[in-house]
Amino acid sequence: MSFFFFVLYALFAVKNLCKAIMKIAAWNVNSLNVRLPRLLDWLKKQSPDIVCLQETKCEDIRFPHEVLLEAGYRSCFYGQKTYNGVAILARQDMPITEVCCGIEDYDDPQARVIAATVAGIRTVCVYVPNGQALGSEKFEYKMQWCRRLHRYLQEALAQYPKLVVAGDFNIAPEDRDVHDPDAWRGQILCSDEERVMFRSFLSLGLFDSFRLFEQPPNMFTWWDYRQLGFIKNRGLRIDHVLISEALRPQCVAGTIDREERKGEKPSDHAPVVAVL
DNA sequence: ATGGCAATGTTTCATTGA
Repeated sequence: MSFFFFVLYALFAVKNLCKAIMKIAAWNVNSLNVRLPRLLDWLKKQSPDIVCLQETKCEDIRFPHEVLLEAGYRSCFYGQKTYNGVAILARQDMPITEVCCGIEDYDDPQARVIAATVAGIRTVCVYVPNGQALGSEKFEYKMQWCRRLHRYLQEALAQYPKLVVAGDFNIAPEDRDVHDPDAWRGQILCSDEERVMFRSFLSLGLFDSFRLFEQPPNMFTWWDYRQLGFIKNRGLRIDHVLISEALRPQCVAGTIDREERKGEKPSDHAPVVAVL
């Protein structure tokens, strides 16, 4: 009898060992056209399973779908000329289904959200508006847009317990996510109003994968191109991979790939990765 | 007090980003 239980246990252990590790990334590429060589290198080097891209600045007819397929990735995309644009890439062995562009019942001319299901995980790729300055028209748009996103995520979570929201949130959630909290206090990306909004996303039952783990201080995802911002590590942590409660037990790491910000023609954002 | 850098298209400057 005990042998029988041993076999059961062994089968269970093997099943756990075989459970695929998933690397899910968010990366604001600041022009997919310019960043394509770096993206292809990065895919080869890091082998992520799902990648949420922001600021592709790429019309759908010009999306490098074929090149990515040759590199081993399927893609779905929602773009426009000059500004914004989002896309989701998935390793070719995983079909991309239930693709949704934009937010239902919200006629937003800016392409900022795309969602798809990959390997049983509902993946929502977001590019939250920048907001420019508190009190500006663009700030109002940011806040209204975030309220719409909140409702969208609430509905999505009800339908898909295994949910990831990844992208450029343009919000540094806490002072420890800012290189100089006093200089940035109350400024765009760091204001209380924006931070309350970010916490309202978390209170839906989402977790900041980066903060599920012990992290070194002064870890950021964006650095200004000007004034040697990256060299001096004068950055902000504004790109995030949020995961739902159902995915939290299997999350084993949350990282920022600072290396990708180095070298020739980097994006001003580094990729953020959650490992599940 | 302002700009600094990078990308885009309205291109040799204005706009936007964060």
